[in-house]
Amino acid sequence: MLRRIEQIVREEMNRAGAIELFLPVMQPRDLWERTGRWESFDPPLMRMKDRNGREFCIGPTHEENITSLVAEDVTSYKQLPLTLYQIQTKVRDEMRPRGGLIRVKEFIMKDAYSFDIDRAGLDLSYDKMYDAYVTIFERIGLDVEIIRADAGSMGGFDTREFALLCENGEDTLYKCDKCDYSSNAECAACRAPEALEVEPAGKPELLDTPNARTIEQVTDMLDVTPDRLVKTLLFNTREGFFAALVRGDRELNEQKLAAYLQAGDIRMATEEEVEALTGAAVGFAGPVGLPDDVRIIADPEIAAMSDFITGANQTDAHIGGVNVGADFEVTEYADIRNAVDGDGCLECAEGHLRSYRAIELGHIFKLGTRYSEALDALVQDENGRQIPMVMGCYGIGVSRIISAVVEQCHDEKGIIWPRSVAPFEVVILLLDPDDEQLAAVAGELHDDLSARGVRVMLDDREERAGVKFNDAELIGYPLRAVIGKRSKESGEIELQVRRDGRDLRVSGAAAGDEIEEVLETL
RNA sequence: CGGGGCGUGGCGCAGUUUGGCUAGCGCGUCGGCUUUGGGAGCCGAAGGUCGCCGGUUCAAGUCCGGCCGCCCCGACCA
Repeated sequence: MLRRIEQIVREEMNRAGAIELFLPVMQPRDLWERTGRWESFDPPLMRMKDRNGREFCIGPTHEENITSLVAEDVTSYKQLPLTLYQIQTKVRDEMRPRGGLIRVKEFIMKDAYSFDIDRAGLDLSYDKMYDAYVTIFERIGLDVEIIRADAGSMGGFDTREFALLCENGEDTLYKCDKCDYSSNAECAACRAPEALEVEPAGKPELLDTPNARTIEQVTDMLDVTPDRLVKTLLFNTREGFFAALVRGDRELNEQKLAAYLQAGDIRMATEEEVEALTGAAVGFAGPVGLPDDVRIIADPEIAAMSDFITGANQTDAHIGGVNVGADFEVTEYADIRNAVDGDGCLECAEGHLRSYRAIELGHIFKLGTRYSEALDALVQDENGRQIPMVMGCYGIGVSRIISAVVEQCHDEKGIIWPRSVAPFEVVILLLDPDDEQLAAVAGELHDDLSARGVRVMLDDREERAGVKFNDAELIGYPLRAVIGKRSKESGEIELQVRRDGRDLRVSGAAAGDEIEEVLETL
């Protein structure tokens, strides 16, 4: 079954012009230092030392490795475009593995990497992989969603995820109920309300909120709902401090924020920094009265709020009746919060976003020159100049597909393997294995089908009929052929399609042809 | 890393609160007879260092201390 999936992936990669290879599992620290990922990729990086104390990681992905390999062997634009791939076990020290085979520390992945002379070439290579992915999932029989996604620690742009909607998935995505917008939750864009909810009325007033540091504590103490609050999150970057404002019941999305700022490393201010900046203990920060050089980035939703409550920059106090403009100025507005179910769709301005659980099966990225520059993967162009190759990378979670197929293809009786990946397409249930005549019929059918290239299993165990029927359904053979006493009387073999329960009777002599025909429809 | 739960025949569990003498149950396994087209029935049998180490006690699966392993939830949100 795993091999079937691998084979489909391999065939489509080859068809798309990619070349298979096999990269080292152990990768030296030095290589990862050069791209800065020894540190930045840290949580999932599985590190180890050899007997001499030299440090390695066990490959969680192979951008570094492939880029340094290609850097050595490819020197001219004439050798491009080039797409290489491998199917290999990856190791990631996940914080918490979960979900059976869905999120584990060790998994099989197909990873491909493209190298081009320029952006236009990358776009072509990327489109080929995109099409190959569509074909792969079609052939397997999985109904995947193609969604926008964040590039995360891989870096890159124009990334797309291939995801299967599934209640047991580890991922959340949003789809618009009107247009075809769909996105991973980590970067789903949402439309802000346009008008003020209420005309501002109040003047700011200081509220006594001893020890109320969290939204929950403040709302309990003041007896208000969290959407009346604005929370102020302070960050530190190379360019200085800034404040991020979101409504009290929303979650800030750091990936969106980092993407908006085009800053790789933002981090929340430390306790000491918050105290120095606000003059108050942590938990009472607010936008009113912050130092002028602190940029204030607010979610657009804030613009639609009036007379809200924020931290007072005073320990044990908040301010109510606050309004943008009257009491402080927002430096800039940006979509920096997590989308929630029911948010307006930014794409079509009419629809609303709905959330779904999903399993991420594939992810494709345009990387640009991030890795080729860091690792000196240069080629000469037509004019003899040394330029970095333009890269893309493309992954499929091969072992995870097994879970995905079972999630999508099952009923209360068990698995229903799609024929494309089924370990066996047909099971022959020989109900009376002691009957020599029937056993001979079953044996001949088995040999006939095998000779035709059909993957067939013969169940001639000494079990009762009920056991065999139930096992066949649990295991999920796409097609079942029954040979028993009734066959003896009628000369017929009974076929049943697992997927829809369709029954067929065929004469023993024609069984091979008939089975092939039925399989063609599955 | 923080929180919760669990470790008892091959598998799934009960028993632990309130210590008590042969540690039970279901499934599976083995043998016999019957049954034989939708997970068989009856009879009989085998199989357990109760995660590990130490302590309390006349007596420990049960109480106390330490350790190990597995599972689940959460994780900088002011």
